Amino acid sequence: MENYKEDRCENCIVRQLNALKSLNKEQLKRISDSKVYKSIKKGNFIFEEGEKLNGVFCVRDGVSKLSKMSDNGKDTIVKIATRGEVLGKRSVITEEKTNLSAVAINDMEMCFIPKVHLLESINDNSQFAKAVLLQMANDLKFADNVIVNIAQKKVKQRLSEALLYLDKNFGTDAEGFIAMTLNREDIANILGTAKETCIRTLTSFKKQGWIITDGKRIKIKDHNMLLKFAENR
Amino acid sequence: MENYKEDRCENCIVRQLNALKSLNKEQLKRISDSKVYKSIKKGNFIFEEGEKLNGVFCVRDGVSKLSKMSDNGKDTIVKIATRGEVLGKRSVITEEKTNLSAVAINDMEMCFIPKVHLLESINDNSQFAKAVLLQMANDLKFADNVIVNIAQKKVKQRLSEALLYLDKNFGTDAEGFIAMTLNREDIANILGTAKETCIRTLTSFKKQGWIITDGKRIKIKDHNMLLKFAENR
DNA sequence: TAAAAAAGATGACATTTGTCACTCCTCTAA
DNA sequence: TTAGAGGAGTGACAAATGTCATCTTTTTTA
Repeated sequence: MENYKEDRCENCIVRQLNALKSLNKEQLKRISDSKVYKSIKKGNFIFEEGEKLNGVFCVRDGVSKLSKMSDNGKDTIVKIATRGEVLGKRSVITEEKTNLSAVAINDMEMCFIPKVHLLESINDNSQFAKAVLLQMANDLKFADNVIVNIAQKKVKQRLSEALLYLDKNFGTDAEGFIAMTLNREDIANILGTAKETCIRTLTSFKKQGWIITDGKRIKIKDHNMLLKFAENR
Repeated sequence: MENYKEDRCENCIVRQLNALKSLNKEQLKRISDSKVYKSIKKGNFIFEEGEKLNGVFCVRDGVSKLSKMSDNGKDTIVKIATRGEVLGKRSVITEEKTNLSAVAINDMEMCFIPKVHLLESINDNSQFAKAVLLQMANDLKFADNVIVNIAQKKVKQRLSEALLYLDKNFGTDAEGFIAMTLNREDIANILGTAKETCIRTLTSFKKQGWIITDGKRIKIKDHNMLLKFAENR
């Protein structure tokens, strides 16, 4: 694993993945000077719903789930955030408490960027503001699509879609299993269903020969079948 | 009804409700010169999913539903947009095709603003960019909350919530009925459920004495009971 | 203003999903 | 190495929601 602690934003590749690439040299320097390296272990909160954030977290390594707890004690995962994502930007921009919690799914390496510098850069640099705007617009589109999926599709369809998503976005390991391994409860929380329902649906996929599992790991055997499921009905 | 056709943006109150209030004089003048008044009758599309927009629509009067059709032939309403909302901004900013359709729920009066002027203003005026960003951030928060609600709450709870929302945001008529009258199918599409389920739930609310209906119109009799439902479980 | 169309309402039943209780397996820490 | 914890998996059943058919009421239009 690389050692991030000493890096400067100026040299950071992760920056290219997000709005920070639109900063000018001074702004970047200011942010680089003020940023704080943070490492968060698997399972720990990066921030918790209702917290007031003093800055954002630029993810350099690891994966986080953005979720919200309901009265019934169940979490819903709204988004999986990975390398390059800037966590907390929504609430920093609106200067509200966070609407979601962020939890590390595996060990994470991040840079904390104090909000003054972020807001300053938004105010001074409309290119940067626009870049942030674009990211937010994409998040919004994604969220709208999740709404429609949960509202109209069956668990079987949503699971197909989720597996294909994970497969496509995180790739596979040497044996062809989806590299991003989530536990069954997390998968259920992405689908917005109960853990048991999720497990049963996975089992039915296995029996049909569309997927193979090995512990937590899942391998897609028949992409087309899942695709058919995810799209059609 | 007021006559909007002759109005200048400079004098338009609606502007105060959205990001356009952050424009400077020149920018406002440019937009005002180029804007086109549009009137859309109840039931008609303002734009349709997948369409490429050449600009945005600033709503001056009337209400629109933003929705998306699924493979099963059902619409999901993602948002109700009213006076002051700027429709189409997401897809104009990302320069993508629209992700949602916008349909007039009642007769609408709007101003069409060509996208050049909007994008120009975002690029030149970071205050404006920030204002747009703030709106988008709020939309995102709202959407995330919808996801969690649909994923975890029962129809009964979601209906309670929706009725309280409509009551609060659109007020009531002289007799105390919710001013925003939607048909049962639209309500169902907001909840992400079937029309029949929606009707049955309304009927059960009626039987409990929590609401009264008169045709499409709905009057909340017991706000507290609905609130209890919406929040608790 | 009558006829036609659309929307509201309800019953009967099928399907999907949730809940609870339990077993089995795997990993970790003593 | 072994006990215990937590996650995976399953059965049985309950609850919620969807579907289809039908009837009534309201709204629209000729």
